[in-house]
Amino acid sequence: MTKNKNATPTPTLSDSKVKLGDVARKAGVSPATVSRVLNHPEIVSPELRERVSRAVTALAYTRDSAGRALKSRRTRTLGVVVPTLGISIFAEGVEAMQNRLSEHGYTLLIANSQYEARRELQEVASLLEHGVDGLALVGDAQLPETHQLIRQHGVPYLTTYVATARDEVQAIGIDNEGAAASMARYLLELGHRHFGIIANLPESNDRSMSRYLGIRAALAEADVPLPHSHVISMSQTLQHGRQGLRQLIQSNPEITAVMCTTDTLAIGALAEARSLGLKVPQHISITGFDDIELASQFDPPLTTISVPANEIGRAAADHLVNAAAGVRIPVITTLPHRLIVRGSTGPAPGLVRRPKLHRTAE
Amino acid sequence: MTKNKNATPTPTLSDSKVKLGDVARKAGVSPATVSRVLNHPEIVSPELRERVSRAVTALAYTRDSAGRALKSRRTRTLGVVVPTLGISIFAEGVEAMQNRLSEHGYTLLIANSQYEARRELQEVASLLEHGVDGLALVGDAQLPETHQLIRQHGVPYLTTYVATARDEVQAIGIDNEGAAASMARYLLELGHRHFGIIANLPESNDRSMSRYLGIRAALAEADVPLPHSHVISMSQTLQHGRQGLRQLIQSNPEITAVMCTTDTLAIGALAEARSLGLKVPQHISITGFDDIELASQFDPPLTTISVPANEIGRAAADHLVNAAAGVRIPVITTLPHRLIVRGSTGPAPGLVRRPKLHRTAE
DNA sequence: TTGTATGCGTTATCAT
DNA sequence: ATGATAACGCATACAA
Repeated sequence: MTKNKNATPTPTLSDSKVKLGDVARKAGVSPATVSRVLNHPEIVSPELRERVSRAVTALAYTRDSAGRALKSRRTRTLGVVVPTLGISIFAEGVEAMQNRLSEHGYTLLIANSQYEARRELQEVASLLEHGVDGLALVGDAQLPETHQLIRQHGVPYLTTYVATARDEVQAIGIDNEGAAASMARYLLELGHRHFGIIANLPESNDRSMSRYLGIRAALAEADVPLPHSHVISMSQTLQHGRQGLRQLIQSNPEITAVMCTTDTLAIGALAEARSLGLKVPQHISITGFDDIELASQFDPPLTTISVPANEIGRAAADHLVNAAAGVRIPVITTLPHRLIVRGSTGPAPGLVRRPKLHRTAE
Repeated sequence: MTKNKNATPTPTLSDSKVKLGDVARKAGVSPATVSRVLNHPEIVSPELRERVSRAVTALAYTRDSAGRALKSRRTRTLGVVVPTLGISIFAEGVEAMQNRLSEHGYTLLIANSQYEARRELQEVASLLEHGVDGLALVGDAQLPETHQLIRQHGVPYLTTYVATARDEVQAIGIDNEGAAASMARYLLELGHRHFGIIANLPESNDRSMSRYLGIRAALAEADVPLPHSHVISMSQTLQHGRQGLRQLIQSNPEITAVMCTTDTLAIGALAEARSLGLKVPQHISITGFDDIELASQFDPPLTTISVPANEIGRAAADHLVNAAAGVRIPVITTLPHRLIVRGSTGPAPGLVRRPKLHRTAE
C-alpha cells in the first residue's frame, strides 16, 4: 500500500484523484460552477461553460460516483434479478435493458436466483444495500418479505415476463396463461384429443405454471381430459425434454400432441421423437413456448409462442428510469405475444383437417 | 414529494432512512461503536456488540452504500463487459462470476459491447465513473484508450476467454489457437485434405481470429492448402452457419471437412447439410467450438472444443476480489480445454481409417 | 449568472 | 475499549 505520488512525469494523466475542486481551480471558477456545467449546462454562461469543459477534458476529470450519490441520493444504478442467464429470453431481456439504460447514463447491477425465492430475496437485499435506484424482478412468485423489503427502501420496482402480479406490483410482460390456452385451442382445432404436457414447474416458476394452467383451462373447456399421467414436470434442459417425451409416449402411446412450456423442452422432445422413430408432425405434434433462435432453425421448425424479451427489457428500463426520476407511471403493460405456427404441428393422425397458418393472438 | 413523517404506526419499519446515528442512539452508544461492530466486531466488547446488533435488527438498519463508498473509497462493485449475453458461454461466465461475487458481498455491474471496440470503451468509461472496484473484459482486441483509461483510474482488471493478452494485461481463459490447431490435426488424422472454414471475424473478435489462425497453422504444417475461397466469414447465428455451409459446398464440392469457429455456426451448418442431403459424417465432417448445451444433443452430436466458461467466470471473480482488497496476484491463468469427439466427424470419404475417440488435449 | 457554505452517511484518527 | 470529531467529493440553498 505505498502511495506513489508523482510517479509518472505526465501531469495531466498522472493521478486519477482529479476532483471537482481541481477543475474549478484550473478553470478559474468556483466548484459550484463546475458542478453546474456538468449537471445543468444550460444555466451557465457560454464562456464559463466553455472554460470549464476545457478544464474537464484537460484534466481528464470524471465525477466521483460516491460523492455524487451521497449528495444526490441517487446512484444512477438499477438492479435486476433473473432466475438464470442460461435461458436465452432472460439473457436477451437483460441485454436489452442494459442497452437502454446505457443511453440514460444508468448502469445495471445483475443477480440471479436460480429459481429459488429465498435466494432471490438475498440478492434483492444485496442490491438494495448497494443503493440501486430501481429494481426489476421476474415473475410473480416472490416471498412476501421480498416485496416488503423493497417497499421499505422506497425503491421503485416492477416484475417482468408476466402481465399481472399480486399486490399491486407493476408488471411488464405477456399473458402466459392466455397464450398457452390459445396454443391448446389451435391443437384442438387440428383434431388432437390426446395431449401430453412437459412443464418445468419448480416452486418459483410461475410462468410455466401459468402456461400449464392455460392449457388445462382450454382443454377443460373443450371437454378433453388431461389425466395426471399425461403431465410431466422437468427442469429446463434439452436432456429433460428428451426424457419427458420418452416417458410420456412410452406410458401413453395414444398421445398425439405434446405441449411443452418452453422451447428448450420442446426441442429436446423433438430430438427424442426422431430418435424414437416418430415422425413430426405426422405421428405427433410438438409445441414450445418462447421462440428462441433455434426454434425456427430446427428440423422440423418448432411451433411456438414468441415472447418479446427485447421489448420487455426496454420497457422495464424506461419505466424504472422514469420512476427513479420521480415520474409516477401507473402503467401495467401487457405486451403482445404471437402464436407462430411452424412445421412441428399438424393434424391429428388419421384426420385430414388442415392447420390454419400463422394465426396471431391477442 | 411530500415528506411523510410518522405516516406508518409501526416504528420499527416505518422509514428506510434509518442511519448509523439512529442505531447508536437506540443502543446507547456512539456512532463510532456501531461502525466498529459492523466492520470490525472483534475489537468491540461482547456486551456492546450484542446491544448494537440488537438495535441493528430492531431498526432493520442497512448501511448506506454511498456514505460507505465515499469514506472507504470502495464500492464493493465489480464491472464486466462482454460482447453480448446472447452467446451462451458469455452468459454462463457472467452468471458464474456473479455467483462467486455474491459470496464475497460484491455485486456485479454488467455491460455489453456488441463486438464493437469503441462501444466497449464507452461502457468501460461508464463503469469506471460508477466507481467499480475492478473490471473484467473479454478478449484482446480493446482500443488502446480502453487500457489507458482503466489504468489511469488505478482499477484492477483482467481479460477473459483468452490465455494471453498484449501489454501485460492479466488473462484468464483458454488457448484458442492451440485448441483449434488440435482440432485441425484431428481431422487431418482422419484423412481429410480439403477443408472449409466458417468463422465469425468481425474486427474485435480476436477469439475467432485466433481459432482461425490455429487452423491455418496446423494445415500449413501438414502442407494442406487452404484456398481463400474455402474461408467464409459470417456473423454468429444459426442462419449464417447454414448460409456459410451452402456457399462453401456449392463453390467447392471437394470439401470434406468444415470447421466452424463457434458451435452456433456449426449447428447451422449441420442443419444445412441435412437440408442439402449431405450425410454427416459420411459425406462431410463438421466441427464447432465452445461446446454449448445443444452440441451434445443435436443429431448428429457435434464434435467440438469445450470452453470452461464457469471456471473462467469464477476465477475472474476471485482474482478481482483479491486485487480490489490490495492482494497482488501475478497469475496469468491458462485454463484447460477439451477436444470432444462426437458424431459429426468421421474419416474422409473413401477412407477406412477410424477416428480415435475422446482424445483430450492440453 | 456566479460564488460561498453546508451537509449527505460513513469510517477512521485521535483522545480519553 | 469507547467517544468525539474530522474528513471523503459532490450538489444545492442561499447570498451576492
